Amino acid sequence: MIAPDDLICLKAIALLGGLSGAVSVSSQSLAQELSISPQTASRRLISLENAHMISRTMGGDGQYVTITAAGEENMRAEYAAYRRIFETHDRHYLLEGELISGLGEGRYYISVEGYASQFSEKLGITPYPGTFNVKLSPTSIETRRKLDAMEWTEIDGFTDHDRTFGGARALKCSIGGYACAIIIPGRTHYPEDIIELISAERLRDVLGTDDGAAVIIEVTR
Amino acid sequence: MIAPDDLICLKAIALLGGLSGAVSVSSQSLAQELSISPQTASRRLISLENAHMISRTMGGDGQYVTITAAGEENMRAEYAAYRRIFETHDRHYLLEGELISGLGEGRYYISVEGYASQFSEKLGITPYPGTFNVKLSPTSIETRRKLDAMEWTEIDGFTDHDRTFGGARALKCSIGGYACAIIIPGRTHYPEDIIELISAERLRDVLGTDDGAAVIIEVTR
DNA sequence: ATTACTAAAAGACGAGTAA
DNA sequence: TTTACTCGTCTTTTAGTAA
Repeated sequence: MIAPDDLICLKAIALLGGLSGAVSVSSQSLAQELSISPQTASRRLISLENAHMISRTMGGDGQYVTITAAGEENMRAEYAAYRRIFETHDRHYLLEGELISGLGEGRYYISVEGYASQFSEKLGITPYPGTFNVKLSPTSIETRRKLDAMEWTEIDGFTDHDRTFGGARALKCSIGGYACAIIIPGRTHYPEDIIELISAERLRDVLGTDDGAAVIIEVTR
Repeated sequence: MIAPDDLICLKAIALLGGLSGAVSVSSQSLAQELSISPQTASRRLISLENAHMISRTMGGDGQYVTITAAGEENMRAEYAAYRRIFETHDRHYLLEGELISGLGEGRYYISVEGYASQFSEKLGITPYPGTFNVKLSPTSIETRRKLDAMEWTEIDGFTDHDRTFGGARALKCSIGGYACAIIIPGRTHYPEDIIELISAERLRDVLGTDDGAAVIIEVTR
């Protein structure tokens, strides 16, 4: 295994073009690039050479460095790791929390025709009149924040009988394979550790869960 | 900037799925993964947490770790760097060396009809009867080795007038924008610091170079 | 089993220096 | 200017230990 410090140094050389051919490098230029002292940069180059990751030819004012096949292999392994990270885990999130009771407000809002019709049209879910509330575990709150980067379905606000109903956003997901959707009210500053879900049937019945039960919400795509 | 050691640790967590949600990790499991002591692994986690790269919830037997948005940003930056490395520098090589005189053997072989016709057909180069020999700089020898992974054009061996002519392989390239090709005899153990090139015209004339002159060979694609 | 502290050992760092 | 050595210092590591 290559030391992390050496790896970063090798990466810097690769970025300069060290994979394509000889690259002009000096201890000082490398040092600046990596925010280390020229002495340490020199040591890194020596270390990489000893590990057969690079090949060097010294010149009067600097040196020419090329990344060897072994060095390239290391770089490719890193590249492959990052591709694995972002190509398989990307856009697939798991939120973990526990089922809690809501304030009953959800039930009211979902029954309002102006919302229900949009859920049906835009999400394909004709919602059971009630919400399934999950209190997220502390680490899942971090994951929840990442969901903001996904494509949410806009639920428009409207006015009905002189009452104004605000907009919201929704994100399809599933619990135990059963389709549902996260609903987040538009403007209101909702507590970020609580998630409100809607679904075609009463989720408590479908899943057979009660208050305090552990719940895992899957968001894909 | 994140320390190289922490970065590697963060990468390991990402590989376990830390970007998608909470991941069960213990100092010991991480230690094994990274070939460090559990104490150091513990310190890395603390360090990453202090840098707001991960979020943790402690359990009796281990801990649940999630990579935060800031941590993900760091991972993406790394990923982007590696993509830059392999998507722009991939399959584009520069060999540097100096022009030397050959033994005159090249001139003979190239004149042999069995070879000349293949150069013309397979490479699109009707060669000037003579080779352009380059002695590679030490660092370029490393780059030359990488060329072995590219797609070479096979030049078949044949028999003519009871004489056997061996096969060879060729790789199109250019010098100063002028098209030529590297020729490497098949079986013979050719010195690896010397490259023999053919071209439609006499390269020494086209380039106006003489023995000892620095030459840069570009191999693309 | 865990985490994370303390303290001794190991290792890395950068200033100075020579070539 | 370079590279790379030595040397003193400081950081990091790991073993041991407690919770």
